[in-house]
Amino acid sequence: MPVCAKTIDAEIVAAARALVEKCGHEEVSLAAVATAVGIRAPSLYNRFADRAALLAAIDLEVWREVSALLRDNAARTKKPGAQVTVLAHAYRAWAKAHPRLYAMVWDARFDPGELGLKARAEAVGILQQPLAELVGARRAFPAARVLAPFLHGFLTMELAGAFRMGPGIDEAFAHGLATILTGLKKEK
Amino acid sequence: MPVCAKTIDAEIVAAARALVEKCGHEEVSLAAVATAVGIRAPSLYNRFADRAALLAAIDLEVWREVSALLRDNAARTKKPGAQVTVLAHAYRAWAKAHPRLYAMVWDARFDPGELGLKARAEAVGILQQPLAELVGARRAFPAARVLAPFLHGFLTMELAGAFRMGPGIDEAFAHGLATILTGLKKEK
DNA sequence: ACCTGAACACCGTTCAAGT
DNA sequence: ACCTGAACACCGTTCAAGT
Repeated sequence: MPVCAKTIDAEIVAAARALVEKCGHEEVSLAAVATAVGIRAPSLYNRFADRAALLAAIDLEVWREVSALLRDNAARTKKPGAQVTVLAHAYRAWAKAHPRLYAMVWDARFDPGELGLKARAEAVGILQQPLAELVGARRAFPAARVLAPFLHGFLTMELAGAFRMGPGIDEAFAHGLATILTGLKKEK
Repeated sequence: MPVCAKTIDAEIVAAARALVEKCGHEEVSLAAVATAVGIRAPSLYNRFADRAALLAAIDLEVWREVSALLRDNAARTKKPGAQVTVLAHAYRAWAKAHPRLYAMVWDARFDPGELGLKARAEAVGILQQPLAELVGARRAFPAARVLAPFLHGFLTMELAGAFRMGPGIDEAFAHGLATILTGLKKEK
């Protein structure tokens, strides 16, 4: 089939992503990805160096999507304090809607390349802007380094079922957020 | 070899754990574990239902070890505020000393059984005691649900290299801890 | 009872052979 | 240039055969 190279690249990534969303990245075989786009597994090596490179392409797509989502939500509110809260809830909502993808991009044995690290840093940077208006530009970077770990840690634990015992997960999340914002403001 | 069943169980778990520490749990094959204890892979099925069960045994051992570590460190200081800080630093030190094990026990696609969840909850519970003296018994549980996610999130991000850009990781950790404790106290 | 080799159904990856 | 079947070296797991 005479298909443009770019197109089929995107097709493969999309198919692989869909499989990851359904089964988790560990369960996705190259054979499954290949048949999903109507080719055989060895042909994938014409487009991607190996399995890791294919997963890295998904990873990049995910972080671009998350960054765009955060930007959209940041534009929705004006008040700095409310903005941070809105971003936090949007991030959590995305993770809960795509738990397998979220697990993949934070998998420890998954090495994001230079690009992946930059994409992650950009997402954190978006958090930094409303924080700057809240605690001052100088303190925004350290503040993001408090908030981002909490967000990620809470979500990992939630998705792993660590909060299964004890009620009120939504309340716990809101409470954690409020606690950290209080602490950040008090320190000013 | 006429070895007591309990002993050989422990031997297998120890060998598997050592391999996980060295290579990461994804790289560890049952064949490697078996030859490490002088048997063949199929024989492992006499002791463990499958690969997941063997990994779950390591998981349980790890959480017992972490709980013991936290208990030891809690006993070392009397002041509640200092105790929380000491526990947090001890937890981080353990994770950085055993990065592959830390990644394994928090792997999302790794399902801890009932026992595993209880072991995790116990470790969090040890954090709760010094927090109770700090913010009151009633607020200790929600407080632990703020602190534990931050600790875990920070470590995952640190081990994944997310803080590679920008200096002062130790300072960032101490700052995050201080911020959260400030926020928790202010809310009282 | 416990261990084993052989076998099964899978992997990711390579490559010579096709078009 | 791109795709393919066949092959390679691995997996986890099962099981009949040995002791």
